[in-house]
Amino acid sequence: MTPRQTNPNFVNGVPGLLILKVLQDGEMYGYEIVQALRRRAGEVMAVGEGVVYPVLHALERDGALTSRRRTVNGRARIYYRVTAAGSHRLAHLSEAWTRLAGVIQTVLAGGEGEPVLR
Amino acid sequence: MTPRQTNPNFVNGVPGLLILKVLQDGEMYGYEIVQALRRRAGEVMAVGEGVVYPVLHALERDGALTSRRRTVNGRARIYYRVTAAGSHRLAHLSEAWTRLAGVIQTVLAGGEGEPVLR
DNA sequence: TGTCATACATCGAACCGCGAGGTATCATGC
DNA sequence: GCATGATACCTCGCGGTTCGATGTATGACA
Repeated sequence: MTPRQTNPNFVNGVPGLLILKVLQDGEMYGYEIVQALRRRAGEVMAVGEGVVYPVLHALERDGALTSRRRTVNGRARIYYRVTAAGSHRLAHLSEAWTRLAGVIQTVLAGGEGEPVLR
Repeated sequence: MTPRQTNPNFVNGVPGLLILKVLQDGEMYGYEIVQALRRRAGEVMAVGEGVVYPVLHALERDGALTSRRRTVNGRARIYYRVTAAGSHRLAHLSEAWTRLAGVIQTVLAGGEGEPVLR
């Protein structure tokens, strides 16, 4: 549970980041999130149900999301909404990701030994 | 051993990618790589010895690297060099990373539901 | 009636990262 | 001569994540 203080969860936690992000645009239910991510990122990565549902539960447990049941066409759906805490978390994760991607990009781009900034 | 064929090792394998990259600029030994990565990326992520050495061994086992011992100042060093296979691997990993980072960036940037390209 | 899409869920295996800990040598200062 | 710190290698095992497989149930449609 303790989120490992050394690396900011290194490069993991991307599913959670993406889920928080799509939920930021408004309430969604699990299956819908799976579809949305498949549409937006499906060609590069697969974020299936086996990933989404557990992450959703974890985010809710952590207070980043709240949920409410709703029945539509006789089907029970669980809609999730980002809390204020979740919003902060998204901001942090997002910034962490950007920094990380930036550094990696720098290393990948740096032809020779020296750092880019002298 | 079978490298999980679904996601391109998802977001993991970044240490290996970075190590291959810095080695591309020329032969290096483990401790040196740790220092180099600390210098280039240390403020954002920590890639310590506990990561580097095992990855080095794995890369060599897979034929992406070759090694040779050399004693300098009475200290034994193991220098690693990227093989042709390692070079291909680097190219693939690098491209995979770029695509992944791009997609994630797109999702993070996309304010509203629709994909960026209509 | 069967099949497919919808919608939820969980389990276990595989995998990775990495701190902690261990060994040994050399240089430095005291 | 001795402690200390930098150099240089290494492995073990915990904790964490991911994800395919699998299961359940309903609605729609042919």
